[in-house]
Amino acid sequence: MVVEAPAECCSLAATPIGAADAECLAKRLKALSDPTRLRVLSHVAAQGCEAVCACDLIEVLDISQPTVSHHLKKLVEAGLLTREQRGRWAHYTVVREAFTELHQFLDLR
Amino acid sequence: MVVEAPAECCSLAATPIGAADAECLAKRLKALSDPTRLRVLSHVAAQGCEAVCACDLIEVLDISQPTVSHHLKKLVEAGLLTREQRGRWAHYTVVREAFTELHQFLDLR
DNA sequence: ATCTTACATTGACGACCATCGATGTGACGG
DNA sequence: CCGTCACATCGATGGTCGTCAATGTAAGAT
Repeated sequence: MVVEAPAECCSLAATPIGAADAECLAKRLKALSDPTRLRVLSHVAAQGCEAVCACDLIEVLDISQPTVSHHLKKLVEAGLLTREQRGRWAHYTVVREAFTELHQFLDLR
Repeated sequence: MVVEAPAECCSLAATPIGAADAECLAKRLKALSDPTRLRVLSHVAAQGCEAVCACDLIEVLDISQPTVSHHLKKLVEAGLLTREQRGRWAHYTVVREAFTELHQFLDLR
């Protein structure tokens, strides 16, 4: 599942958004609306340009491995993270453009 | 239900956020993660400083009145809108500070 | 006082979601 | 080839959510 960008990189303050754009933005925001996912994302983002492997997250967040895997998948599907396989490890990096779009949308004028 | 501000107005890119801040931010973002609610919010925001009454939203969005009322309540509870009663009408306005906080949080450096 | 209008609340229903244990998979080491 | 490690997937469970019809409520109009 891939989330396409809204028709125009709209702002909340501009003319009311259409149903299609709302649907697409809601998917991105839904991926952000879980506390565990925010913490996962925060750990990856705090690493800057360095990719983070999943095993680190299991230790730090103290939740089960399937749950971490589940959340990482959701974040990748929402286009907020990218996944890169290196041997047996999976490394994750933040997609900056996705946040730029959200950032613009949340900007009231 | 009121959403308190996170301990420090943190950014995703700073040091990993704690569980409490994540919980609080997730509540705000959850209120934004529904397409109907985004459209409601967008209609109010597009009105600028003018307050918007609920009856307008029912017409424009073509959803039932209880559903509009439900979403408006969620948005107020999340601190994203304020409600003001004027006679029989309820008027809603955007809380700009709430969006400023989210805006800062989504800013990667 | 009665009726209407604008909106909130309730209750119910179906859909979705976060979590975890169990299990599968593919890469690497010996 | 076999065991281990890192991770994905599956299935089940308990909880949450969006939606609407029905009903309640409070303010203004007649």
